[in-house]
Amino acid sequence: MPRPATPARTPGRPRAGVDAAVFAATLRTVHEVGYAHATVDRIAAAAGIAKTTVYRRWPTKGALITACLVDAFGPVPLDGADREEILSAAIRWIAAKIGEPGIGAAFAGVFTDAVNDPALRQVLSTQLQDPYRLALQDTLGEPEQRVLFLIDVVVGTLLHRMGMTGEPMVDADVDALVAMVLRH
Amino acid sequence: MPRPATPARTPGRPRAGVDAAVFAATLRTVHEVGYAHATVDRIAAAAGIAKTTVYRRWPTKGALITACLVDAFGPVPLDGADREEILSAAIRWIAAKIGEPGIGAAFAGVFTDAVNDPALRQVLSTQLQDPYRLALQDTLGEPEQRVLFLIDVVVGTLLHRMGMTGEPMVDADVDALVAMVLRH
DNA sequence: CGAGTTATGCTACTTCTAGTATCGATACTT
DNA sequence: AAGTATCGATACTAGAAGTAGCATAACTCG
Repeated sequence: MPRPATPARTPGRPRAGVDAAVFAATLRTVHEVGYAHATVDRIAAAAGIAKTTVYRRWPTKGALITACLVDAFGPVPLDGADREEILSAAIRWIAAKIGEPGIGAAFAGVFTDAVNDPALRQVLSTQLQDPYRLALQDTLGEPEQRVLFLIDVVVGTLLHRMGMTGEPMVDADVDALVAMVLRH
Repeated sequence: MPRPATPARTPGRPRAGVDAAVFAATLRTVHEVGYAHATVDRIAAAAGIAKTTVYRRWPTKGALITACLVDAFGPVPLDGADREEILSAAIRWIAAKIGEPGIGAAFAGVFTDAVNDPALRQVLSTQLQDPYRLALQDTLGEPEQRVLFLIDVVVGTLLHRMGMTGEPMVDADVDALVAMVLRH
């Protein structure tokens, strides 16, 4: 007799399925009060759970934000006939994502936190950047160093605009960014 | 009888000339312990003055860091025969500055703080970015929007590299950045 | 149904940091 | 000598990250 698809549950109270609710609450809170005031207390309250429950799942605030971003971004679409189409679509995709409410601010915030926190930097690099880097290396057939440079240019530019103006980059400038990167 | 070159001093104890010492202590502290642990207490101690004296001169930590960066960067060199030479020199100059000990980390740190602090964002934009933007507009004869885009690309890329790796961008990649921007 | 196990909510706590308040001492001008 | 503005030092408030402890809820297994 075949075992059921779901493996035998371990004993004890099961985890509440609140990850999605916490991620949504995180982005909503960051969008409403800004990264600096989006405290774990506030995020937990917005998600309707206790702060301690948040810390039982994510060890630090930075890890929570990173996980939220990984969830929010999802896989990069790598469609297109040639390098131009693929890169153009990928750049417009990340620009649109960073423009979504809360995402850009959360990204910039956790990025800033990471600058002086090697542990968080590693989390961010491993969990958020590496999957996209590897997918791009595979699809474009280009070496790691070159892909890392591309990511620096695209993401750095978009985040700098968010940081200096508080607003996502307008379409016309995203077009210019695409053109600049493609002609490289 | 002509008045002396120095205008009549106001009564009261004159301010101690410690700005330079505070700036040096700021960069040194950020370099040694990182932006996150470079507290105002620590910076003041490193400069040999009281924390309260720091707050009498700069209203917030962000303002202190910004003033320190303005002092550290100084005016952008805009030498060169044509647009290529001017831009190339300017990009290499800012890349070298961001690579100096403490400067890149301080820049990234205050930049990150600014993302969700509109007041600091204004200070950063007005005191740090605008002088360079205006000088570039004058020298290059290009509109504000285009120069802002250039700054986003160059500074954003350099800071993203600092933030993700903790290290300044290597020369080979700075060369690639110059080439990419110039061909635009 | 009862025992064992694990997750949750809640409250309280520690630690750290930005920024403020106060006050006596100091350095200058008139 | 009187007046004024700054400095150093101490103490303080407020806010946020992260932790500890405990009662309670939800589930599995016998």
